[in-house]
Amino acid sequence: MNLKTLAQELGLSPTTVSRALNGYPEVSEATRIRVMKAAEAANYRPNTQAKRLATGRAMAIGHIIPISTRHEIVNPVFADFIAGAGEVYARRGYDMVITIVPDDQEARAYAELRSKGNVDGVLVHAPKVEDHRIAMLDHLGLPFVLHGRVSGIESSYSWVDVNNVRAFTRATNFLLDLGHRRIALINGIGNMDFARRRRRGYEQALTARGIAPDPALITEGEMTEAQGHDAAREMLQLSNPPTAFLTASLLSAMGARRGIEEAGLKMGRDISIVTHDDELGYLKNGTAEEPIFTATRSSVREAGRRCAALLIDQIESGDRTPRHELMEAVLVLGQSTGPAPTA
Amino acid sequence: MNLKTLAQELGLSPTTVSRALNGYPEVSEATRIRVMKAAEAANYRPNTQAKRLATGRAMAIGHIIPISTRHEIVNPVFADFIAGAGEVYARRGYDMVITIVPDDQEARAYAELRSKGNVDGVLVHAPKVEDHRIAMLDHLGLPFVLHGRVSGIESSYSWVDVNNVRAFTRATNFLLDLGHRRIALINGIGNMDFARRRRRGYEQALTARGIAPDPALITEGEMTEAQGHDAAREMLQLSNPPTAFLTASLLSAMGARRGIEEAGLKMGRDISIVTHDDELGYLKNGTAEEPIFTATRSSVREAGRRCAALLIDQIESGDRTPRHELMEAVLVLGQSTGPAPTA
DNA sequence: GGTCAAGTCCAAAGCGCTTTGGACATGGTG
DNA sequence: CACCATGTCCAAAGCGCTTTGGACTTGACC
Repeated sequence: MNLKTLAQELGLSPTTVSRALNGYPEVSEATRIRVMKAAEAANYRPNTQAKRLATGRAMAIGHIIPISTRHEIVNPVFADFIAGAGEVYARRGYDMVITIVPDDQEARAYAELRSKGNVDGVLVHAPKVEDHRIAMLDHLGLPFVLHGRVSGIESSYSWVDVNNVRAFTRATNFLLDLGHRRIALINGIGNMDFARRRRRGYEQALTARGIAPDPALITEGEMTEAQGHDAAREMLQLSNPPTAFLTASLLSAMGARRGIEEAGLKMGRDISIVTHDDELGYLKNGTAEEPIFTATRSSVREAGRRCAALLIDQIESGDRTPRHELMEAVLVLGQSTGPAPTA
Repeated sequence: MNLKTLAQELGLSPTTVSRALNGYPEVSEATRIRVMKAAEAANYRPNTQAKRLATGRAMAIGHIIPISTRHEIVNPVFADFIAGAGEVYARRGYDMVITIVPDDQEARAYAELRSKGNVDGVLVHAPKVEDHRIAMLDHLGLPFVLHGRVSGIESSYSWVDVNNVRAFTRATNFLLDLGHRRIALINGIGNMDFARRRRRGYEQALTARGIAPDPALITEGEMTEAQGHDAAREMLQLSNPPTAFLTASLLSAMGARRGIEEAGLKMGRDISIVTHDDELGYLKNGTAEEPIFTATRSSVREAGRRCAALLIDQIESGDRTPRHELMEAVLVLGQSTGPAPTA
């Protein structure tokens, strides 16, 4: 069933039928209703490709996911972010087009998306400390929104981010207030911008209290359970071990807890943990009423929603002035923190 | 830059340029090279929408992800599966179109995808015990491949699946051989077909050794850390507790381990665990040389690759005869299993 | 030398839609 | 009554590509 035959059946021109269905005013209400009903009855839906070609709008948003050929990690946050963004796309009539690409071909993938015209804009993930993608996308003229920021360049493009500095400053201060002085940071990969910011928040809080950050208490890594475990285990063997851990993800925190318990210590009594919690669907921090870990919490799914909404707004309005959204993490109290043990 | 102007610049007709670029034989090798070079230089790439409209092929595969409005879980396996499928799509020139949809509108979403023509086929996820999607897709005439199977109807459509029955039979036999008699199953959600199959494998193995499955030792749930923990904790408090657990995912296994340790027991010595391991990128079972958990292992990413390849093969060949691929899980030995403690 | 197949190219139609630029009727206004 | 704004519809062009159905040249073959 296509527009032409539908129009024939109705004894109307394709023009009128198209206008009736798309809500243009140049058609009488009576015929509009007649057309709508016939379209419904015939289960007619305009062909996407034809519509796209005619309008010049792809009605699709791209996500490019680089896959490292070396360490094959798929970002665990990805699924939830996608789910959030996808809700918005569906509601607003956009397709979500995901491209998996070897990480050395990422730039090329953006250029192709642009020149082939399959998308109206892209959502950009996981910014690194020095991220060349911004300049590249500006150059391509492809509308985009960044999930996160790149330190140093924050005003020339649109982004949605969590206030990571503030979240980790608060978390650190919270531990300091409980009397902890040896606080360790089990961070994400060092060249990720969000990890850099969290570290900054952590160090600022320490410094403000006159405590010099100890490099022996800072590690970076892939935010897996194993990473959390190994890092905690090693640090607890130091001659001057930490009494508290700050971890970058629930998985790391779970690993750290295991390391703590292996050392014969009890989390929340002997050693405290504050973790960041992205509120992933499959990785809950206990229940809403009873969190296991004290955590800086911010929904990555909500971030996905906001990114998508922002991008579509920009595309549809044609307004290219950058917009920013800074989400604040809440600090929720769980069972993983307590006063520093008195030596 | 479009075909027309490129043709003009070359002093050729659009026909010839199109043919040259698409590898048709009706063009001399000399002009083909000339065209290729000019296209390269002009950074020309044919407009996707136009190509799609002209050829009638969407060059895209759809994935529909239903999101339950009640429990907001995003399948943790999803990201890795997508990554695998996406590799294949990219290699073969297909887009991956993902639609997030409230679960009560899933059928509608498939119908729309079909009538709007945005995809050439779909990959169907997470089959339930009685899954109406197969009949629906057959009726729609939309090519599809199912990741998993639906017990009872296995020959009328294409699927790629792990031999779950066999995997769990082997795991159970392995524990039985170690002397375990009270073996618990911490399974996935009961109406998922894969969970049903795993249970079947488990029960078959027990029965074959003359052990009647004990309903008190079987639970079903969402495969989270908390589920594993709570289930293990409860079962260990039974008057006749299990000496071994079979879990459906690494997260459940991690939770079970926590429950075991909380009970003052040691995994691998007092209580054994065998888990299924989907080899998710962000959830490793220790290292390849030293797995933590004894596990039935099967890469969901590889399953994604195979599903994608199978679907594209079917679409491009036009051959609609169903094809099946059954993947065998390997049983890897970790540190979580040992002989049953002698009472 | 005439015929025919093969090689090389092109004009034009068509994919299914949107959109421009009228055409025609109607009714209100001076 | 002439004029014009308004409402309602349509024909046709166009989006950028593919593909059908030739046209023309060349060289082999009888």
